[in-house]
Amino acid sequence: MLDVNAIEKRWQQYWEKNKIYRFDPKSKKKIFSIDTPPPYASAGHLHVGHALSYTQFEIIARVMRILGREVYFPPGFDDNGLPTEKYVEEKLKIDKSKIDRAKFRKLCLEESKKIEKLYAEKVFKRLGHSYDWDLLYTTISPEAQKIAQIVFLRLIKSKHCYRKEEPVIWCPHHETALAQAEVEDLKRKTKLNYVSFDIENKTKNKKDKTKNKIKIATSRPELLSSCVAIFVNPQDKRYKHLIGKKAIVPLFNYKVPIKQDEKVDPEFGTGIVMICTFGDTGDIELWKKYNLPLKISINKKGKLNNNAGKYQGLTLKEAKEKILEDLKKEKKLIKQEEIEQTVGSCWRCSTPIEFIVTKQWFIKTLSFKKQLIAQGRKIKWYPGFYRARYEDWVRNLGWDWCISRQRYYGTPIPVWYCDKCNQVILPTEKELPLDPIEHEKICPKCKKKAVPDTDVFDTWMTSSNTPEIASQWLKNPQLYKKISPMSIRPQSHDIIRTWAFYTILKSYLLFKKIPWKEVTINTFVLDPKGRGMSKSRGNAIWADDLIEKYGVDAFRYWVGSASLGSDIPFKEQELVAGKKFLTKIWNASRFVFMHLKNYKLRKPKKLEAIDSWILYKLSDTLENVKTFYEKYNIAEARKKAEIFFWHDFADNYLEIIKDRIYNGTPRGKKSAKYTLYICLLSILKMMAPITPFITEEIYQKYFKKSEKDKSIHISTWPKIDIKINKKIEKSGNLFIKILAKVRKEKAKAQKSLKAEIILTIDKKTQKELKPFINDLIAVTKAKEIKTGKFSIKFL
RNA sequence: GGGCCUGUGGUCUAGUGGUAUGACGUCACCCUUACAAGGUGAAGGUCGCUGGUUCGAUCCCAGUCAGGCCCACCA
Repeated sequence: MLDVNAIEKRWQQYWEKNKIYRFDPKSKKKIFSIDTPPPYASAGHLHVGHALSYTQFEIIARVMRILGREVYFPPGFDDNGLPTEKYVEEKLKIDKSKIDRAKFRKLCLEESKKIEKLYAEKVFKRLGHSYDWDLLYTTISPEAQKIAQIVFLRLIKSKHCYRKEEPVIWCPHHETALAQAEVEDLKRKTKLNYVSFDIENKTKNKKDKTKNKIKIATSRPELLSSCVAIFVNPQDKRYKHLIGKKAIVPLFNYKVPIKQDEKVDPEFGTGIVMICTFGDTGDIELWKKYNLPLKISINKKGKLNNNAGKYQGLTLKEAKEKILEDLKKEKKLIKQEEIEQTVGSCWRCSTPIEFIVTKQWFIKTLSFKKQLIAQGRKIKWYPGFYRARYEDWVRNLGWDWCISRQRYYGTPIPVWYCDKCNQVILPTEKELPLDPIEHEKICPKCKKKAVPDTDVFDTWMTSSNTPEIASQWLKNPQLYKKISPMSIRPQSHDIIRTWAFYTILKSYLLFKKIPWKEVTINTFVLDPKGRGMSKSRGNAIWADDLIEKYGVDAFRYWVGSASLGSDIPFKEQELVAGKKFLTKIWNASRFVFMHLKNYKLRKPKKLEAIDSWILYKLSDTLENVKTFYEKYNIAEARKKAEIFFWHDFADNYLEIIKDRIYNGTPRGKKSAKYTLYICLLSILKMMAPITPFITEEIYQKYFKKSEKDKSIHISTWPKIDIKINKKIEKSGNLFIKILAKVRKEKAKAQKSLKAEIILTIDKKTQKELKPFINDLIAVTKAKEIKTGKFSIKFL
């Protein structure tokens, strides 16, 4: 019987031991290189979505290999980010802020190595992934850090990277700057507070006291002490008289100017807005435009500072409550209304972001929008519409890319600053990789010890170099030259704005070229009801269990049904179908080799008609499957291969030749044997990328003796040595139709398919079916064939 | 508010200017010397809705509804 587990183990070991998937740089074949997404190796269960997307491009790797490319497929791990930090802290029960950076990084390196090894075994190898493990890379490795730092230095040199004091997006929880791409929407309910401001130089008209006050609606009263101006819309007749006057900020009692700008929406709130430094991006915009003063009230921890007077030290939340309370006391809070609000928040901790002015490093993006869009158009996207998403993102960019992070762990920013003259001191490329904390630098001008930068890079700063890291840009420039630009970048759509974008950006700024020729966007798995899977929803499905239950090949068979870039609801039924397929191909192979014991492949001089017919079909199928595979349409390729195997080959062909293979003439047997051998081997090769274990098992068990390749997975795509005879093809199809008709009649009569009959068919059909007449008699159990209108009679 | 994607028998899906593919499920029959985890058949769809182009549209165009995703706004 078919023991899937034993098969999986056996061949995984065999592949590894014999380095079946090793990349040969000397090969003359065309190279197909993959910019693998390096996963973060987690200790937990394997999510089906993750298992699917990684297996999806792994199938592509196998497809390209069997279609004759030299495949460059390096495995990688992303261990350069926050998750690693957190994992190590939790596992070793340490606090990273209380231990020095070098030591902490060493621990991270050690721990990630361990967990990655486990992950490689448990996930990649288990799923039958065909990486070349000699090419393994990790993003925390010295090599990857060196690349990130060199790129940084070169971008400074080319003036694409700069340091500036600017309002930046800030996460008060993580206490670090963030990039625009790290901000996510957070919908929440909040109160819009209507606050009364007094106007300076009150009119003496006692009848119209209302003119002495204005109402401002704000959702952020805690920033009152940062208010630097008040704006109204110039078209707004209600407030024309206010422009140029000054208002007094309640509780803090200082004056701010009232100005006008088109950006103010007269419909929102009261139509009057206060500008604080900084409540949102709109504040920043007007602050810049009108050169307003800077009055920061928030510190890096998200607490109020001394600008906030007596509210100093309070958290934003506490301050909001206290200030509202005080406003109420002074009768300055007129009303409150609940509104639905969307605020930017940190993608990791969902803390609403703030804007803080700090010195940070940036890489230019805004001045290259046009070029970046042009680069995106040189790349082929699968599916094509995802290019639009990339372009949308580029067009809407509002900030240069802030690459410095105030974190403990990551690739250090290799610079020093002179306290005295403010000069930035850079290392030479030869010194890299380095952590400036561990090195002393003297300011060349002041001869004073310079201060090391303690920040690290945004993790995307390293990840966006995967094409360089994976293809050994520094270590092996010749190899890099051969491989770059890489063939494909497989990735998910949610990181188009980060991983894809930053990689394209870097490649452009550094080399003025595209990093890869194609991007494939993987399928996204939903739960059976079509909702996204997540731990919090409790509807996550783990691949481990499924593999245990159905086997890897069955799982991969399901992966093979997914089309790039679309969503797929998970249905366990699909795995049942996969398992059925495995059983079927196993049994079919057993049957074939019952009759091919000690068979040596030799093409007979003349093939029986039905043998030719199935070989035509096969040849056609191979062509179709290849075409779909080349377009990464795995699902359609699988379907075509399967229809051939299941219906043409197993249901029809095998049934038709059974009689001949058991009772036929030696010549007839030879013809059948040849055909069986070619068909089965081709079927295995067509399916090998999707179900690598079962196909290898059958190949090794039956075909290895007579085939030269060490593994089916490094064999060549079949070529059918046959000239297509249209007439035979056509009458073969007719034969199958007649056969179906006979079967239908038998089913209708509730008779066994073995039931013997007298078959009546018309003269013309008889004539056309002449080459197949013996087969027809055998397969339909016709004891006699009469001439006339189609009918069957049971004996 | 802008952009993108999707909408096909109970479920999932292919597809094309000429009323539709396959799988799962359902039903009937057949234990056929590889396979009952099989085979042979059957039933089941006005291809989201409304208009238009066309001799003819599921496929092209416009609008509309529903679902999903991305982005912007968010005082």
